[in-house]
Amino acid sequence: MRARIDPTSDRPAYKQIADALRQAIKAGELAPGTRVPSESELIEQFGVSQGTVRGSLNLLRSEGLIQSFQGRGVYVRERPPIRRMASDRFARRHRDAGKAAYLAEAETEKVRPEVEVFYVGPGDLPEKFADLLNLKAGDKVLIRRRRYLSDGHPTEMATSYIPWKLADGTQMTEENPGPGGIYARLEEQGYELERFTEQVTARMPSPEEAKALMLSAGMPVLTLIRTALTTEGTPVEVCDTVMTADLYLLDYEIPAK
Amino acid sequence: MRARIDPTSDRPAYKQIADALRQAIKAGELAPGTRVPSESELIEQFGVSQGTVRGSLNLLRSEGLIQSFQGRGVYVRERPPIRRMASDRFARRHRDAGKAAYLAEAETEKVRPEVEVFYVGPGDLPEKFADLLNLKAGDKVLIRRRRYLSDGHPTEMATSYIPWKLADGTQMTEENPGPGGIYARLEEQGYELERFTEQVTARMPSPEEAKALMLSAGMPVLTLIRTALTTEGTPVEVCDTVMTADLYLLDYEIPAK
DNA sequence: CAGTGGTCTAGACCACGAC
DNA sequence: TCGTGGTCTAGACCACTGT
Repeated sequence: MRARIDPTSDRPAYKQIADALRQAIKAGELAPGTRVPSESELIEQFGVSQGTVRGSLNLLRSEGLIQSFQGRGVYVRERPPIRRMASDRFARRHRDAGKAAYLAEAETEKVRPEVEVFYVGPGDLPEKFADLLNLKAGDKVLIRRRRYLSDGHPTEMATSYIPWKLADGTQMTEENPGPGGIYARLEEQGYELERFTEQVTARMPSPEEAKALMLSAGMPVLTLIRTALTTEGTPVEVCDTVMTADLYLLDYEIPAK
Repeated sequence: MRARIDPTSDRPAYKQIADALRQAIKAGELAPGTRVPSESELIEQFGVSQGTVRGSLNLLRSEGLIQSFQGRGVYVRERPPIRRMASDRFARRHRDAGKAAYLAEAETEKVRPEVEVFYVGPGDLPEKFADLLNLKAGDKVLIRRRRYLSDGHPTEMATSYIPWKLADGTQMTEENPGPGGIYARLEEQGYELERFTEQVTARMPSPEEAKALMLSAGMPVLTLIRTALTTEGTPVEVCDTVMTADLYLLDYEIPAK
């Protein structure tokens, strides 16, 4: 980290400083969890003003390489352990054990799982899920909104939509849907599940999502919309999930036919 | 957009300005593709200095809501058409038509597909893929590195790794692997494919990736690592793909068993 | 050319955390 | 209390885009 700014270069100073820090991080000179030189040290080393140094740090923050804490300093971001989500985690054979998927998975990873239920009750179906559920926007559905945590850190927010007629009068409308989760309840009601579809993409979080998932600046989210379908091809649930991107690896298996 | 800054609020001015603009965007007052008020207009309207206004715009840019162009102005980001990637796009039944998956899909979406081949030839297997291919880091493999474009816009970078012994002397080592792509060539060699695994996650791009995919600031990438496995369970290819997040929706279908 | 965003300075004050 | 990052100002110059 003895780099200097090349004043003859067209590359702006703040990018040159970011380059130097990025290289030091990739080379391991600045290991994960290590403190990055303070703003005043960088100001002195590179002979620039605070605004310029902040430009560099903003850039690295948006790349997910560093994290800053007021009063403490700037640190190289640590890579947290990754949670693998198997595509068959909702298969019946796992469900029969009587455990909810999240709790069962967390157990094998030795983290303390928690589920916070924000809302369970009737509501209107948002338009974006109407087609998936074969209903109309505004139709009455059971909404189940909850947040998942591992060792106290939020990892995932999920909202389920279930046609009200299927949910009314069952344990699905309660906070705790019972052993095997809502899929077990649906099958008890005679809706035999045949398959799920999942639609995956990623984006930057809204400020509300960033707050709820305690995301530091520059961290994207993975979004997953899962639809549960019966043997008759009827959709019986749509679940909209938003996950901290760096905590999840989604695993899928596809036949080559 | 007549909002003012509340000087009694604890919320910093640049966040208040961002809030006002964000709300105007969500409410449709500032439609996608519309020009956002210029920095000098915002400076005047809110009575702050340029640095403060830039803070607001940086925030919105990192949320993916706006895009700025030097000399032209700041614009509300338009949502591009989404490319759906079916999980069975590499299934044999699609391959038999003799078309590469990307070209066939693009055709149905009425965009002009392009594939740029950056490198095809021997190379060393990177460590991160060694386990997936059942080989050791540094083993000789065929590397195929290319970039996909739709209507001239880069959408995806992909790098394939194939054990050299399987590829040597076949059309796989040439720029154009022939009808049906490398999977067709592998099956001709007697490696009957049974299934693929895909590992999906998302992150912020490296500066090189941002450049290659022409990503504007604040756009994350989806990453997909696909492994092709034969009926004997032998991995014969690993493909590492980096996609512009807002251009792709990955579709998966999962049996409920 | 005028107007736009992009970069940078020098200085100031604040909020927070550790000691 | 001191050092940290967070916010903000007022002003300057540059690079690019459109006319």
